[in-house]
Amino acid sequence: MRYSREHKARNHEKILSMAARSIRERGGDTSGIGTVMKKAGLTKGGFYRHFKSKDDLFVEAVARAFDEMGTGMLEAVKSAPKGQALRAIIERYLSTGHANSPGMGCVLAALGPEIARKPLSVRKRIEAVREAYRERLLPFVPGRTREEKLMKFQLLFPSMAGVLTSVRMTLSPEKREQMLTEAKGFFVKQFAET
Amino acid sequence: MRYSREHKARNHEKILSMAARSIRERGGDTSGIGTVMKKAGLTKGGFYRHFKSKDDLFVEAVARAFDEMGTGMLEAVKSAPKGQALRAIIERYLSTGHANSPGMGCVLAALGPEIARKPLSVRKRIEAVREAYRERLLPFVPGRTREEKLMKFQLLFPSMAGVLTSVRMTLSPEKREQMLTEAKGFFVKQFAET
DNA sequence: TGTACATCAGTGAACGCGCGTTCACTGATGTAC
DNA sequence: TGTACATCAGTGAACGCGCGTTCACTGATGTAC
Repeated sequence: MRYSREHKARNHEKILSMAARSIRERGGDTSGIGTVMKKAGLTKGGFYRHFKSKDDLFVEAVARAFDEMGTGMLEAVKSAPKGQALRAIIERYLSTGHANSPGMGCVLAALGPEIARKPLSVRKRIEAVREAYRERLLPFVPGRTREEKLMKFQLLFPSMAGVLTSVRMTLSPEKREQMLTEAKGFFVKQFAET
Repeated sequence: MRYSREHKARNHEKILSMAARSIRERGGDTSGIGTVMKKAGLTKGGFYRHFKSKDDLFVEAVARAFDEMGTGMLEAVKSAPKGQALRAIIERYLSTGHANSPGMGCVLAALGPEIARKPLSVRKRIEAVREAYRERLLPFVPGRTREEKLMKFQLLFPSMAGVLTSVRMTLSPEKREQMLTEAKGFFVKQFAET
């Protein structure tokens, strides 16, 4: 039977947020439509009333993930003392919590290589989304000009993503902690101190 | 019919090197046994005379990839002027060639997140392989003690991998180049200058 | 405001496809004597 | 050194399975008058 617009919007929302988590936890290929729909409380047949294809869901879910991630970073900024915004961002990014929760974390660290392999049309859409994410955080990156901020952003965030990925590959919790601490010290010193 | 030991060893070799390239180019899930075997000039039925399972091939191929990668880095060291070993490594790692050839490049940048999601048994074997790789390059990392070198290694290489992944996600060749140049400058300054 | 009809969100079954894996078979290679 | 036999690398077909996608169907919602 037919359902109301709000009902549909609610389900769309559910599918998207489940997918945003699932692709980051399992990877795009391993995260199936059936599983995501089931987690959203629906059957997989209904999927195509919401998305054109699996690739389409992938892009939308990545967009959602970037959005959640940006919001999380801005939260860190809000609860930081004056002038300590970037420091707070770095410390949150390189936290144990983030390392242990890929499903709620950075897209680059969870899906970077996979995105790089996607067809051009997908990569284009994701690049746009990534730029929007960057714009939200750019104000907190030091630099006299926009170009200078961009350069630093492009260095800092991908570098942290690489470290986070490396931490996630590491089995020993002690080593993970040590890597995170060391990296936090380094990036704060290089980017967040005057 | 049965084939000689050398014949088998040659084929094993072929499968492994094709797989090492294929997983880095397409990702482990997208790189099928059938395709790899065909590229090695064999049919997929014969696969199980060489490897226990697909996961087993994955680990062996990752090991091979780390090995190739280490050898490449040592080549860069050899053709570098005295005292410029790490600089040469950084410049080779962050080269356009490396960015454009994931199939022949860094495992972390091509498969990091995917490896982090693998079952424990797989991750254990890969961690050992990764440590062997690290040992080959550690001598060229500055630091008074081994611990100091380790810390720096764990910061430098994952960071570069993150930047490389980010570059591979970027569409515009000009931006890619700019990101690589900027990163080279930064990492050389931070790690390879006295 | 009420009525008639079109729309379409969601279900459940089915589709084709490619995947990892298994298996019977082949005949040259390797081994035991 | 030669012979008899077991081994096993590789083939090609088949298997079950899960996937993304399609489709006929239902009936409440939305729309046109």
